[in-house]
Amino acid sequence: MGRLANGGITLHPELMSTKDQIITAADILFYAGSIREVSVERIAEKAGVTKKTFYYHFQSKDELVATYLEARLKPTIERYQKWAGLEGALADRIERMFNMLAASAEKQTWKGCGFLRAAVELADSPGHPALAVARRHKAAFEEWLADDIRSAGFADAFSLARMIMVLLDGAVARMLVQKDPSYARDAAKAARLLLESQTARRPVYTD
Amino acid sequence: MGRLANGGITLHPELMSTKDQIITAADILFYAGSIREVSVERIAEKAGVTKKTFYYHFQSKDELVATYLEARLKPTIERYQKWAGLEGALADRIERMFNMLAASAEKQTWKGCGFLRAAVELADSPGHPALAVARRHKAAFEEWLADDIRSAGFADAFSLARMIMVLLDGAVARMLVQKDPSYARDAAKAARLLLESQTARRPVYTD
DNA sequence: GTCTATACACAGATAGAC
DNA sequence: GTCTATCTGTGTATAGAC
Repeated sequence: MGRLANGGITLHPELMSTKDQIITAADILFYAGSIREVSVERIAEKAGVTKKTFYYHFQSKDELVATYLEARLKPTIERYQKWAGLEGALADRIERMFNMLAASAEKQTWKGCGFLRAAVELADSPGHPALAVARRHKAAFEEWLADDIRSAGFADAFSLARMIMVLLDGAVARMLVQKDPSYARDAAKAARLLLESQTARRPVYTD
Repeated sequence: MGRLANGGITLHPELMSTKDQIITAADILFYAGSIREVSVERIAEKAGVTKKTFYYHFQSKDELVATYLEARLKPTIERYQKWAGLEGALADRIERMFNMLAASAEKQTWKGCGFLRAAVELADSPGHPALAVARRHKAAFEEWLADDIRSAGFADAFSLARMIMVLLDGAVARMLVQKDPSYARDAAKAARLLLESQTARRPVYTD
């Protein structure tokens, strides 16, 4: 199996604790490569510490993997929320989110969803702590979508949120396999059609 | 990282060539576990041969991985075709396919799509021969869907096929992460809504 | 074509000094 | 809290006999 060269990205030790430096290094290497392929040694090296220091801060590689995903939770959901924005009708906002995803996937550095990739890579270790983090992330994401859809006055927000989650993860999966970002545009179209298929109830302003 | 115990499934050496025994063993272990986690040693052991014999038949593990996916191509697409069946309207056939996928995902042994998982696991090795096989499989699948949709008289079969592919891979991804087979039912519902959103042209019988 | 034995690199994790 | 040095297991792949 192939080996990845060190990306050579420099961190900023003066701004971070040793532990955060390790997490940042792990984030870069795990996302650019893969969890199993990147060794503790390489992470420690990139963080500018030794393995001994690494094992002072983390009990095991598995713990680091879970921490790595944990650190991605908030930034990831906030990125999608920013993509959707607050302007316009729900269908437009969802479409914008998918189109921004497509644009993001066009970048060389795009390697799919870290949570989905972790879940796949660790599919053979059902008890791995990182799997719980991935599930939690996706559940929170779906909840955000459902709240948003409900606020826009749609009747079956729960079901619509689940369908849009399927489209999101599906778009990521298709783009990852086929290396073709346009699948996110198909997903955007599908999301719009699904939203339009529901009767949008206007929110009731009681005042 | 954890280790999987040997599944203990017995093969049928009398019915297969040595090479096929190795491929069958690899199929079982790679799908139940993961590509990177399963060693050549374990595959050889399960196939009842030594490592030397393995390397007589395959140049490398990478070659075996590609061959393993290659062997899954035909059975996989035929399974989905069987699920869809030939009876009923297109929307019913597509819905049946998704519902059968949900039923399949309920089984303990279900671990997602071997092609998608391979693509994710090998995302850090862009030149890996198995990635080309995965792309080829998904492209062939999409083509089958498009042909089927076109035959049913739908105008934009190309676009519909792409959207349904997104729903398929999305359902698999959601089920894999959340361990909740009901996402395939959401995908089924979405597929039906998308098909209904298009004006279904009746096929023209010229005789 | 299949075997036993082994080369060689690298993984995760630890020992003990400072 | 961080270092150098090392233990132990396992990985892919190969040598040479039969």
